[in-house]
Amino acid sequence: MSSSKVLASKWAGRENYHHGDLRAAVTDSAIDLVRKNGPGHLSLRAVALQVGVSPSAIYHYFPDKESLISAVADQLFLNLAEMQRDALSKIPGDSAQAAKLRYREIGRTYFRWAMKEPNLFRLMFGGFCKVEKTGAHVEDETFMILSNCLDDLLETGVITRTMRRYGEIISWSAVQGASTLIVEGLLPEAVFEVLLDGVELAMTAGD
Amino acid sequence: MSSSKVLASKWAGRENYHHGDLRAAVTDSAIDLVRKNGPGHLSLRAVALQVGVSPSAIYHYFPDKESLISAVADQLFLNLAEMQRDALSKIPGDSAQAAKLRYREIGRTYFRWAMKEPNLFRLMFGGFCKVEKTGAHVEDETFMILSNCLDDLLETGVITRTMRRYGEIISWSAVQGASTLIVEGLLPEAVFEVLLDGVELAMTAGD
DNA sequence: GGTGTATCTGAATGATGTTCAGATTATGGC
DNA sequence: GCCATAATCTGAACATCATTCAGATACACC
Repeated sequence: MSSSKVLASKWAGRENYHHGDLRAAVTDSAIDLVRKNGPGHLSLRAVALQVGVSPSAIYHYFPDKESLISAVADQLFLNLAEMQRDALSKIPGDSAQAAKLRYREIGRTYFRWAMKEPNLFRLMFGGFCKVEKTGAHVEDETFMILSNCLDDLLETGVITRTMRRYGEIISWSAVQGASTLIVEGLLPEAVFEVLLDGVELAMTAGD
Repeated sequence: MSSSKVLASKWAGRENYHHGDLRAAVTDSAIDLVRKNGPGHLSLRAVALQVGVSPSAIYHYFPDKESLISAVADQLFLNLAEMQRDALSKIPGDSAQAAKLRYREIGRTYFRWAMKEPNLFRLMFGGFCKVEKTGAHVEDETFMILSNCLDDLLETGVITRTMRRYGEIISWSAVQGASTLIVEGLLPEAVFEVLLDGVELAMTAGD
């Protein structure tokens, strides 16, 4: 009867009572809203409104807000790794020079991601979701990309075996720290390239 | 009359209508609650309850919640710098060895602060307050402590003039990044001492 | 001792996360 | 094709939150 049409008008353009892929739509909308308003101002009601669904519908896919944020964080870690893979694919070759360029580009991609989307960066590393929940360890891919690049640097003789041992820790920590400090306004943006110079110099001069 | 006594009972143990030093009491209570519940779960009502005051009283000292969080962040930066100064005062001397020990202790104090109070650490660097608001640049003291220590390392010949140029950036970034990654569970705690070894090795071997 | 001002209260508003009973639609067996 | 069952979604409700504002209270000064 006409009741279905009347109700349909309340569903914000959705014609079926069932949504189709609500889970994905919710995480996408959450990413969009966090990007705009920051992780602390994410509202389930705003997500529901943007998706065209009742707020309580979200609870069929996420037990609470924190679980949604966890799902968002997982998605973002995958996005970051994908961006790094894309950047690396443009710098092929087995030479020492290529390996060095790749090493810098990994850090730069990380930093550019943080600068372009500060609120998403904050969500990933601001303690908004417990890492324990994620059994998949979706952040390991970023670590592996770095690891492989460091192997290349060792094989091409750019770094020593001794320095290789500290490679992931120094590189990830330095890039993560500089990104945070710059994004939060405690260091100027130009500092990042200086950091890359310094880390490369320090790593290659190592013992 | 008795009305004052009746009302006094609502003031949670406070005998005067005026509080005395409400501003400080509010920031102290806020620090306590953030430490327990995280920066995202700070509630002005809980602060007011703990201080024994009406929620709206807080607005006489802070225009909104974010301003209170800014004041808390300032306080925490001062605390951190004080802790670093205390730690350094226990390692006097002009020798290269003493300077190296001081350098490591600055990083360790930073890291220990983060590990002991993860929620306060998150508040300081999680983008909960705009740095612009703080004209005083209260985080500069931490920077200066590091700077002075690096000067000592240069004067005692532990690092070269070239490496000195990257000192603050590499050190602060690496320690900040490692602290974040470890606090958020992305790297194991034992990694931090390895980082210190690596950074010292890289910096001292530099060119 | 009375006046003015700084400080604080109490009530109200609108938005929030979360729960739950029930309405609606899809699915699978006959 | 039809019915039962499960999956999905709604609507209303509750407690809590930040924030505002008119008014009550206490202090300081004259």
